[in-house]
Amino acid sequence: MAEKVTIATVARHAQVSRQTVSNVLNAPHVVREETRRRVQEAITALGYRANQAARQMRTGRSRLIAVRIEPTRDGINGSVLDRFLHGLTETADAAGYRVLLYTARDDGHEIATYDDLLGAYDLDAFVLTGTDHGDPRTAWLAEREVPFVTFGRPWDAPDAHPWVDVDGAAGTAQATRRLLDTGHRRIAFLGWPAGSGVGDDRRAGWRTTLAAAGLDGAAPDAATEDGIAEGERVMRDLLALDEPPTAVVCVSDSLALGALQAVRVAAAPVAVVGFDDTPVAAAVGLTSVSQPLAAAAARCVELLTALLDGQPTDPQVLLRPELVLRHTA
Amino acid sequence: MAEKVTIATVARHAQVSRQTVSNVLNAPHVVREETRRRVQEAITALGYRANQAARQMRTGRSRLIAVRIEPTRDGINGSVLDRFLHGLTETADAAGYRVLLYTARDDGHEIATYDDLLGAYDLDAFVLTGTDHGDPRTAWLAEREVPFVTFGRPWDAPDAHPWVDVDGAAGTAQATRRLLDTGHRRIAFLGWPAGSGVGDDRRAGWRTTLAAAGLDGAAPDAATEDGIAEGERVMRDLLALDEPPTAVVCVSDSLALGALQAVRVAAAPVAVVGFDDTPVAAAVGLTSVSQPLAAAAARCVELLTALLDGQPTDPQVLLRPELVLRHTA
DNA sequence: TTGTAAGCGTTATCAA
DNA sequence: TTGATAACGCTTACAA
Repeated sequence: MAEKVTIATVARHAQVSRQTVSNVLNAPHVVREETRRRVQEAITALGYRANQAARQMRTGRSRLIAVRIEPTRDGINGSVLDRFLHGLTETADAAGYRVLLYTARDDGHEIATYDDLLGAYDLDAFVLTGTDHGDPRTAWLAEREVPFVTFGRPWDAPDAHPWVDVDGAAGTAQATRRLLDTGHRRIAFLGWPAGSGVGDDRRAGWRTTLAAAGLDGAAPDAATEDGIAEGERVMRDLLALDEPPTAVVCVSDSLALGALQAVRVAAAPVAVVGFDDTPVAAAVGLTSVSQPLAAAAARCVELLTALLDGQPTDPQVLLRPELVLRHTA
Repeated sequence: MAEKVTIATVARHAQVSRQTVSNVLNAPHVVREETRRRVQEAITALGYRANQAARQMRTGRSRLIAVRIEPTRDGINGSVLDRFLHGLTETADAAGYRVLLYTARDDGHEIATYDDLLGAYDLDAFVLTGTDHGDPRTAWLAEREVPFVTFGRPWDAPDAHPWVDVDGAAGTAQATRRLLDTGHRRIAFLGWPAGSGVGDDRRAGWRTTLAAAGLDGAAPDAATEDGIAEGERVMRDLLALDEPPTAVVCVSDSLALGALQAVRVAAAPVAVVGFDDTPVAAAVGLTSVSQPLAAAAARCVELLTALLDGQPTDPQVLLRPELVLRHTA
């Protein structure tokens, strides 16, 4: 184990006081150019790195951001969190922050964990993935003035706190428009049961686009829990209708994959569009709406750093998804 | 923001010195029972939590473990890392450790990141997922006596450092035996190109089981890069053989999914077994070898805490996977 | 522009 | 069994 290099080591090496080294690090403009250079050289020569624990004790800031990692319910959708986490880690890194993971069984446990993390590690901020109507977690954090950003809108109060989200309605609208442009007229929607903000939003994009084309009356609107098997089952029902749809916009790649399966079994020429552009979609050639996850993660970090540095920023960011065309539509 | 509760607050509240509070926390046996109780009550009453930064400054230990998060190449296999991470976070939590994430472009960058994390955050240990032949990262860590565990064996030197792994050969052996038991005789293997430790190990389990049954000569052994499309393509070739296999053991769920696709298109009654038991496998009814990821993560944490506390432990852990029977075999 | 002194919350050492 | 004191490495306030 190499000897520990502290600010004192650097000071000795550069023939200055410890304070001057600290100034070079935290207020470079106040140090004479020549001194600054000499100190910088000593820093790189010795491989000095400021000790975060000591810094934190003085400043109260840890340069640590916490994110919850959820159990993967569905390997397909799980990859979304995976990619978001990766983007978050990368951009946080670039901004000088590190990402700390935590898990929680439920909202109550999660709040207890906040308390824990805040008390023990002086966490600078939290990133929550997804919020429900009347989320107790955001209320708790807001009350204590803990900086946080959610990836996902608070559907009941759009300006309650900073968030980054992807415009799901714009995504399904784009998908529906594409299907209209390629000649489809009976375009179904395969979604989740009404009540989830995300699901309703995506359904709305499909509905309004059809309505704008004067085609909303006849279009079947099916709903089921998420899953490949569920998608296949519901799609079979749709194909059995008197006037089956010629295309279907799905709320997720899982459902789309199921739908695709049903369509292939029935050998029906039905176009299918998924949502999330998961790697599985890419693998099977499924056309899908792609969420800009890396960008979303980057904007989360931007919002957070602005918040922490007290800079004013637009606290709500809505990103546009993009339709990735493949073989199925 | 609530007032900060420090050890001094607790000491005042319980009418003892700061040191006694510290003793209650770190050396309870040295404190008189009655005093201990009074201090404990003050701790819970005030919601006191030891400040890690201060503790770390004194002890040099951060109770932080770093894990690398990799970009998801394939959404299907990505979920493996996802589940491992979740397990790791949970068991680390229970052991009083937190998980810090980092990314790296390549081995060199990763080593620079070690240096960074070690210098800035005084990380206690690293968990590496996967090691190659002659991995420079493990060499770097070992040289500096930084505690670490890998999830995955170092194939060239089995006892070079502590690791946890899943016995892939046992998994494919079990799959092959199952196929033999259900009457199959021409059992192919669909794997990765030779040279990867993991892939070769899984292939070996299939080969030795067939050899033990005296059936190794005729069995086709196909190899390709990972991916659904690749699996489908190679399986098509296998089905076109003069004597096509009646069953196929695959090195991954991705390849198995592709194989399944080819089998269904050809309407051939061929059994398929995957590897990793990803949620997608569950969704489509694919029989697959399941890695005990939560257990693996837990053992990693166990090994690490033993290492950090200087307790002797068996430094290598090989876990048995389990064959999950579904519809395809 | 540079240096000195104090203190952040904890634990190790030593004395009571 | 308990308490006083110093020290960990850093930054902020202030003096030189």
